[in-house]
Amino acid sequence: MSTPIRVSVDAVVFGYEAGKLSILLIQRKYDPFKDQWALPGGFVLENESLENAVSRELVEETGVSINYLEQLYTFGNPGRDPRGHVLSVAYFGLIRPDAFSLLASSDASNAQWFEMEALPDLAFDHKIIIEQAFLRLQDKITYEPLGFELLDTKFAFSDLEQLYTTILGRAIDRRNFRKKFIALNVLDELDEKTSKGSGRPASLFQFNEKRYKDLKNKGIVFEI
Amino acid sequence: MSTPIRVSVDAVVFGYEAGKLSILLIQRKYDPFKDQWALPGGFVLENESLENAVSRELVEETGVSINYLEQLYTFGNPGRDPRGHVLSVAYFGLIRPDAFSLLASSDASNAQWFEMEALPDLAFDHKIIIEQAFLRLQDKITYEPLGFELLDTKFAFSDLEQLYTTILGRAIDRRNFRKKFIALNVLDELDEKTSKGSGRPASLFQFNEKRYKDLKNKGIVFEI
DNA sequence: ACAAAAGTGTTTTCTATACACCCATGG
DNA sequence: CCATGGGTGTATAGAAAACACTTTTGT
Repeated sequence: MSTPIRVSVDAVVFGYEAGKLSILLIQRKYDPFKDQWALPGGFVLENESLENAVSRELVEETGVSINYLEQLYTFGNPGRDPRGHVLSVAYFGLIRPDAFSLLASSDASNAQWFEMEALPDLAFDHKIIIEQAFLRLQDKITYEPLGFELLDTKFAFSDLEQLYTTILGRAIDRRNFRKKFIALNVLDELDEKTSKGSGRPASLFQFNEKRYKDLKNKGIVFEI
Repeated sequence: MSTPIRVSVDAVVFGYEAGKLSILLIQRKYDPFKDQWALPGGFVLENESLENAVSRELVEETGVSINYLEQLYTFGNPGRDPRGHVLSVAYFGLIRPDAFSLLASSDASNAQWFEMEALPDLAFDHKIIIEQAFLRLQDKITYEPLGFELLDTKFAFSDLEQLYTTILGRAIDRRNFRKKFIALNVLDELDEKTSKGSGRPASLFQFNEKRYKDLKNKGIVFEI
């Protein structure tokens, strides 16, 4: 009954910087799809958990280490990999691109951020995987205050607002947005302000993880 | 790079009858977990799609044929199967228990419906899989008019209401519930009434699949 | 006539949305 | 004093929730 199906994992890692949403890709060094860009990932080792496999591959191939990767979907169509029947369990995660420096281009690895609007051709069915991950991100950000994963620890409200605008692809009313987030009570206003830049300095805020977890445990939901 | 991980699929099939939510289980004929109850499922064949595998196993083991099975989650912890590293892609589906007669108990198979509140001990991590599937069902039923999959073609409003009450585990205001569903405009009232039973006869309704699909395509959502 | 379930409207409360002006700073 | 972005409140509309009596049938 044993099947020679191979199991791989792939990671869709989103980053955000300067108003742009990006995805972390690696350039394949070997066939199939030699030299093409692809999602970081690889085969799961025997007796290795899926979560471990995806974190491990991500570190090996890109140098990026993420604690939270969420399972997205399992792609199992025969034919999605020219080498044979290879199943891929896809994960998605969020990170601040400047939190890690990518592995330098080498014989083994070449990792790079690509803006969502300027993705290269992708190996396998990775374009479809990314599309699904993006839909999940859009959906998820409306009912869970992610986005803190994508911003600096201290951020201005306008940063948060622009992040939402970018991901959702539509304008947001500044006043209502702020009201909702403040009502959620998971942001702590700091005594600091932004300094550089023109215009009035903005108060900096910080995400209060503890209060968010409490909220989540009580089953309280929000929606932007 | 190839791994000897084996890939299986499991199906969590919910049924509903006489106010009770049930799950379709099979009794294992061989080790491991011989004689214990488990979810229908089995190994994916080489070059077989996951969807095909899960439908096929379901028919083989229970006689039940479902057109719509939705991918739930992939369970891949090493140790979840005593035979070695076996990954399971879990699916969930809905059906009217009386739409199929289960395969008779035989040497190869023994399928049976179990009420959710009276599940037996389960093989592998199947209890956890069922819990996740149930949460998904509860979530899903609030924003998609499933439930038609679980009811007879013709049903009274009180049937629909009781289904929701059962799955959500809480009371529902009859008037508001009816208002919302009627506003959705996916139910056709028939010229028929229930006959047997005490009390005033109820009008029978039918789900209008076409109008629901139109709604869905337009991106219109509802929430009970 | 009574028991049992079906059917029905209105009021209130809350939440979402729309909308425009003043404030603080740097140059 | 002007340009730039930050910060704030209110009014309206729509949706959700709360709530109880009448109708139809079988016995």
